[in-house]
Amino acid sequence: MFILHRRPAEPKEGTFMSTTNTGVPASLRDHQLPSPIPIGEYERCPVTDVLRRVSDKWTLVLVTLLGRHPYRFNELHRAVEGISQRMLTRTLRTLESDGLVEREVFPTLPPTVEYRLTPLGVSLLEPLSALADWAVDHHAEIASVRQRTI
Amino acid sequence: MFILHRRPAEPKEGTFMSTTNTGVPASLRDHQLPSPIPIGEYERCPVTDVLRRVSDKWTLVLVTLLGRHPYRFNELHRAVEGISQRMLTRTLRTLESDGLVEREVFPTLPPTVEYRLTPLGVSLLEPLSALADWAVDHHAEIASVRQRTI
DNA sequence: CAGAATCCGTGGAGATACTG
DNA sequence: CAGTATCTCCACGGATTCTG
Repeated sequence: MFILHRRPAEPKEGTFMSTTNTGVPASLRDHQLPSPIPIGEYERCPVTDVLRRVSDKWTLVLVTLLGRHPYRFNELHRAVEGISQRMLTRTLRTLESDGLVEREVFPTLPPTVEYRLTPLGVSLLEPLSALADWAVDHHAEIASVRQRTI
Repeated sequence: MFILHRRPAEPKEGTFMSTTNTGVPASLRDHQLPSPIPIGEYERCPVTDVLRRVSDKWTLVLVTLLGRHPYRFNELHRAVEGISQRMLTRTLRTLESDGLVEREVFPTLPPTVEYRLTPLGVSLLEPLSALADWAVDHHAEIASVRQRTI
């Protein structure tokens, strides 16, 4: 349905990582090209869209923190060391306009603003965990490969 | 262990989305702040690291395509309409140096180069699918919220 | 065919100062 | 406390040209 959504077939032993390399590229032996991806469809692919939203510098840290409990603005500012006020505001506003975070203002003096995940935001924690698990499981391997190829 | 890896506790009904709002922010009622995140530790968090690698403009499209079968350079160039040669090369090189993609050169004339996922790259397809499923399931909701708040 | 090299525009992001 | 307003810098990424 969507470009990045069709789960690719599990590689069968002996075909994907072929050991019987005869010097001919696999793509020449098995020459069935998928039709080119129309640019318009790529732009509208929700997976790409969501991925790009979620993957800026601060979004995931904030979503993860807010997954623990609600935070006030300056609590987040202190918790996420290194983030600027500007980026904290911007990221929270984006999350809010995407419906992942809600913002509640309490009429106190000085003002108190609280941020929390919406149910939609909570639902995102699940797939993020899967990716987080993968990262934790494989980051050592990635690091070693990276070092070897420098 | 890592900042973005501890799966947050499942929200209990009536506590997370409290309906008995007495005008006092939840973070003032339940005031147990996690210790601030040291900047050094944040930088080294593998989850953040991996997310940032994976989330540039072309990586996911390429990983997904290569999940189907191996591709030659210009096959990818045609398949991913809109990508420049420069970015295709750069993205593939990064994927290679991270151990997610391997590059094989065949001594033909003109040269033939084939790209395929490594086992590590294949293992990434799984968690990506989870995120893709989430995106497909919720992108309409996000879009409607987004429109409402513009 | 599979790139390398170069130039260049744009937006993501930090730093700083100010305010209701 | 919770922001807004500016200025600035640089990395991302596109276009073009050239080559073994």
